[in-house]
Amino acid sequence: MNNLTLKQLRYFEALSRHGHFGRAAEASAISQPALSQQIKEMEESLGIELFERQARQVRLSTLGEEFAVRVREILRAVDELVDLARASRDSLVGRLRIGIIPTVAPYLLPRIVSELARVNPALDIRMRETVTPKLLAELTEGRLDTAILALPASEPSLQETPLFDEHFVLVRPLEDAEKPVPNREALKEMRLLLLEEGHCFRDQALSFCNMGATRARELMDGSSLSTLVQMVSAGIGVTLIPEIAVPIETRSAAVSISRFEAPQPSRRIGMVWRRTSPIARQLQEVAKIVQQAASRPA
Amino acid sequence: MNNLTLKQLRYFEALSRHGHFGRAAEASAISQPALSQQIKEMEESLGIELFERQARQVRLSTLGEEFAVRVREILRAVDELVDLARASRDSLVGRLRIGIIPTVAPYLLPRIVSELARVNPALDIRMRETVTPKLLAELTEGRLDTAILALPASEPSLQETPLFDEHFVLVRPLEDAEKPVPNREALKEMRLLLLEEGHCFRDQALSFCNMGATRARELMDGSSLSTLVQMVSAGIGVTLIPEIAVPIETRSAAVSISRFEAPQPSRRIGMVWRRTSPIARQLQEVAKIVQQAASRPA
DNA sequence: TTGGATCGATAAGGCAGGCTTATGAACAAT
DNA sequence: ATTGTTCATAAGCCTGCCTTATCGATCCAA
Repeated sequence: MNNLTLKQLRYFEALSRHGHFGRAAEASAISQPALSQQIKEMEESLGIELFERQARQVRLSTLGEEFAVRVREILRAVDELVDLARASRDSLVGRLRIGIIPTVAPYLLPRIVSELARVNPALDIRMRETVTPKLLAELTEGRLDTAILALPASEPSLQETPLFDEHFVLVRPLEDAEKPVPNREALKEMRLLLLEEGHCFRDQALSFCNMGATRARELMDGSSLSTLVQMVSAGIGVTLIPEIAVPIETRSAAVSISRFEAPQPSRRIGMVWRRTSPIARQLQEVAKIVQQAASRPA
Repeated sequence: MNNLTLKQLRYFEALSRHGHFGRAAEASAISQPALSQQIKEMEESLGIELFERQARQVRLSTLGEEFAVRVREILRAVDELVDLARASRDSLVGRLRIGIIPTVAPYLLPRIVSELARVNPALDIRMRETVTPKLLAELTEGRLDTAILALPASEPSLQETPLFDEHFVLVRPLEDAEKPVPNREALKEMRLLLLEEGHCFRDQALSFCNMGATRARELMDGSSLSTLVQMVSAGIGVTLIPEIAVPIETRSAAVSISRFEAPQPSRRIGMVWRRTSPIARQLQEVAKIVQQAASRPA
C-alpha cells in the first residue's frame, strides 16, 4: 500500500550488491530483519519479486537486474542533489544576477566581474544595467539577486550595504580650466548638461543645484556620461560626473575637471538584496569583494 | 539529521509547481502544516534555503530552481521504476534465457522462437543448446531461466512440466527396409550408432537395449543425429532417433524408418525451472505455448 | 486606522511505520 | 542426526509523520 521510499531503494541496492541479507543489513547499519522487512515491503508494493531466495544464495531476478541499474542511477542523482546542497552552503555557486546603475556600470563592472570570477570561477555572473526603479522592481520580483545603486533605496524589504562614497566633480571645457569653480548658485546660471530622466544621478545633480524638475526641462539631456563629457568638450555646456567616472571619461575628451568647495556634492553607492534571499550571507561576501574591487585603482 | 526522503522530494516538487503551501498540500493530499514541516525538514537537513517566503508569495530560490530540475528528473525515474514493475507483473517482458538439449533443439527450437515472438514481441529470447547436465547447472546457477529436456530431471529444486512424449524409431539403411524390425535383443547384435557421451538420448537408447556403459565403447559415436543418420545411409550401421527428428533427418538421407513393436521406446520431454523463479507463473504460460508449438506439424 | 481575510509557522497529540531483539523454519554440511 | 547458517516471523518499543487547533504577519477594504 505504501509507496516506494528512498530507504527501500538504498536497502535494495545494498542487497543486490552483497547478495546476502546479513551483510547487506550490516552495510546499511540496520538489523537483518529490518532489511528483510523493507525488501519484502518493496516487493509487495511493487507486486514483483526482485530477488530469488535460494538455500544459500540471494540473487537478483531478471527483473531485479533491470531494477538495479535504474535504482543505482536514481541513488546517484539523489546523492548529487545532497552534494550540490553541501557545496552551495559554503560558497556561492550557480547563477548570480547582478543589477547595476548606468552611472556606475562602465567603471565598476569590469573590476567586479573579473574579481568575482577570480574568487569563484564556478560562478555564472549575469549583469543587468538599467536605472534604479527598474532594478528595484526586478529585485523584488526575484529576477535579480542583488543590485548596485545609490543608497538609500528606501525599500524596507531590501537589505542595504554601503560600498563606497564618491564626490561629484565639475566637467568644463578645457578653456574654462583656469576659471574659478562655481558654487551651487553660480552653477544654476550655467548650461548644465544632465542625463535623461530616470537616472538617479540626474536627480542627485539637480538636488545639489537646488533645481526643481520644472527647471530641468530647459537643460540638454544625454543618455550616458560619455555623451555628456563629449558635449562639454564641444563647448555646449558643463556637467557633473561622479569621481569614479573621471579616469575613463577624460581619457578621450579635452575637458577640465574641478572639485567643488566643501561641502562637496556626493552620493553613497551600495549593494541591496532581498532580506529573504537565501544567499544573503553569500551576498554579504560579494559586497566585500565588490568593495575591494572599487577601492583598487582602475 | 534525517536523510532525504522521496516524500520530501514529492512535496518539494508540488510546492515548486504551485508556489503556495495550501494548494501544494492539497495537491499532495496532506494538510498544510504537514507540508510546511516536511519542507522545513528538507531545508534543514540540506542546510540550504530552497524557497523564499515572502508576504504573498513563495518562490523557488536560485538554488531551489537548480534543485527543482534535478528533483523532477529523479521523480520521473522513480515513477518509471514503478511503471516497469506494473508492466512486468502482467506479461513476460525482458530477457528469457531458454536452454534446450541438442536432440530436440533443431526440430523444436524454430517453432518455439517464432511462436513466442508472435505472442510476445517485446520478449528478448536467448537460446542455449547443450547437454542436460550443463543445462541443469546453468539453471541452478541462474544463468538460464528455463530448460527443455528429457524428464525426469530429478532435481528437487526444479519444477517440471511435461511437454510431450515421443517414441524412438529405428533408422536403417534403405536396403534393410523390408527386413523385420528387430526387438531389443536383436538390436544388441547390430552395429548401433549413438551420440557421444553426455547426451541423454544416448543413455535412453542404451537403456532400451539393456546395454551397459562398458559395452557402449565399442559403438561408433556421432556428435549429432544428422551425422548418425548420414552414417546409417552410408551403410555403417543402424541408429535410433526420436520421432520429432524424423521429418527433417530423413529429408536428405536415403534411410528406412521403422517403429518398434510395443512397448515402443520413448521419452518424455518437458520444461523445467527453478521453483524460486520469480517468473514461475509466466514460465508456466511459456510451457503451454511450447506445447502447442510442438504438437503442431512442422 | 482598523477589522477581516489570507497564508504560512508553530504546538500538541495520536497513530503508524520502522527498528530492535528474540525466535522460528528451512536447508546444508558434517 | 545434529549443528550451523541464513532468512522469515513475531512482539514490543519508539521515532517520525500527520492531524487539528492556533498564532502571527501581512494585505486589503471599509
